[in-house]
Amino acid sequence: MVDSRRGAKRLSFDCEKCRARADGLCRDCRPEFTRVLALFKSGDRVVAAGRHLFLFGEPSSAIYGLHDGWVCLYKPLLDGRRQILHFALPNSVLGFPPTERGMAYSAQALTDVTVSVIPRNGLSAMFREHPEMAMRIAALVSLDRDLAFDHLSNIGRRTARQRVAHLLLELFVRARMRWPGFHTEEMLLPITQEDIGDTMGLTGVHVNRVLRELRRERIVEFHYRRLRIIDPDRLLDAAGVDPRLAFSWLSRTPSG
Amino acid sequence: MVDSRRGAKRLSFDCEKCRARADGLCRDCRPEFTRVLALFKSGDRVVAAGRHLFLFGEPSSAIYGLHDGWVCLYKPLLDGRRQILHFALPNSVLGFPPTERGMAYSAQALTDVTVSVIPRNGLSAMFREHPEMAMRIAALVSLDRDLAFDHLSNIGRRTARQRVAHLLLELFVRARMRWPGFHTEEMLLPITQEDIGDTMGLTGVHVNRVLRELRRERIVEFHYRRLRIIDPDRLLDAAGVDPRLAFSWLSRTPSG
DNA sequence: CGCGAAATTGAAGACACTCAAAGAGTGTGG
DNA sequence: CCACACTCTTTGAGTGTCTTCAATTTCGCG
Repeated sequence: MVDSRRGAKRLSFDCEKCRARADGLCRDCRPEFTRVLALFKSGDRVVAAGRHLFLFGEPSSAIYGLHDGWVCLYKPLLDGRRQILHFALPNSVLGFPPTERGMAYSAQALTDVTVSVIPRNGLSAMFREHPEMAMRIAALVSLDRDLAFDHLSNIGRRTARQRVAHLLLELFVRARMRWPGFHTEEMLLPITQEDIGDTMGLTGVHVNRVLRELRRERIVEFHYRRLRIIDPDRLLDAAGVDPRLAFSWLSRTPSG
Repeated sequence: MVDSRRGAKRLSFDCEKCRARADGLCRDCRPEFTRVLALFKSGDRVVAAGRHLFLFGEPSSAIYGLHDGWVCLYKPLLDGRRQILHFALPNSVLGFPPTERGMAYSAQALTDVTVSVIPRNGLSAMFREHPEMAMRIAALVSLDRDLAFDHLSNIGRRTARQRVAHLLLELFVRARMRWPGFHTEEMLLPITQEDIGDTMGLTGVHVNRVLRELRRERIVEFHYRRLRIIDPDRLLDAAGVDPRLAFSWLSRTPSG
């Protein structure tokens, strides 16, 4: 929870240059959504890796459109530990709804990050002039909820091995689907093994032991933020993915 | 997961007669929201305790406005176990968004239940004619997400004792806040000890042992669906509630 | 009153945690 | 450019919480 994550600073994303956006493959990069959001923003903000967008318990009067970089949401506990709730990737909306009464979680930049800030009055103006934006946001929030539901069943009902495998798979798939052109089985994740533990309800030490096994079995490697998928099929197997409905949180049907 | 929950059938809620609604204390009972929802429903449906509103993996083409009764959302696992994701109380919206690709969870009635069914086309008509409804639904979904976040940090980072205490507290508070007139410390919850385990990532056996301790310490009792809060202060303590922001999922600020 | 579901208890074992120390890798400052 | 400082990772030993398995009792409902 220290505000210094130097090892991750280099990781960066540029949605404007995103190939997927150019050829319309990336369904997240909705030109109109981004465009309308831009109409009502008060400005952009650059947040350095390790710094916070907003803090647990503090009132918030704006939402943030994440353009570039990774952000993690977490709840701090009284004893100093924390529970990571969500890893946010570019083109997501953070901090909805804003609340005077104090946010229920913190948002920390994992890499250098750029966000559009849409203050509360901008938000109500946007909903008034572009009612369809509310449904878009409802769909986005709903995806976050589905992902949280997925994490719930992982943490609640799976072994450490399955949890770790599942998280690596999730982050790999979510990050990769934004650049459909790239098909490397290796990538950088701006998180530590401790972070994996904080996400999956494990200690960093035990995450390390699990990773040692997965590496020994030549399934997947995660070492100093470098993720390498060696055997995708067996990783799916190790993750205990339900074939009936794998990665349901991927679907992007705005519904209605 | 058996479709027979006879012990719970008697539990019933009638929002129309709800005192809180009458004097405006219950912020959930929004007359206009309910009224507009009714305009676009295809009809009402009564679901017996134990039956399902919709099933994991099956496509869904409607959302449900829960008027009366308790519903639980859960993910079934491959080995037959399950993870309960959410307990829905009257005046919540279930099944948003509907999806062709198969729902990511099941919805089972814990008591006899009445719902309004709003089919997909009714939903789009509603959003077109009443744009503010999208924001309402966004706010509702957002509350569900916050509650899921709360459960995540409970399951991930707390002891069995804290989890059980926290869940009993949550259900007590959520159910009670709908009838502000009643102040009994005793109530019926339409769930079993096994269900508590399925919610908090524990076995029913261990939930029972934890409840034995809490009963011995005269903090709280839960026996055959009867919940009795003996010592609220020490229950808060046992739950390890963060005084900085207890029950953040209670807030009903629609934002925007 | 009897059947089935839910709750209760015991004993044994497994998985993940704690504590502690050493090693590896990265970025910074000299 | 190199060495230092710090974070992150790795490993071991011992412990404890929670699970598994199985049997028994209590309770609700017909």
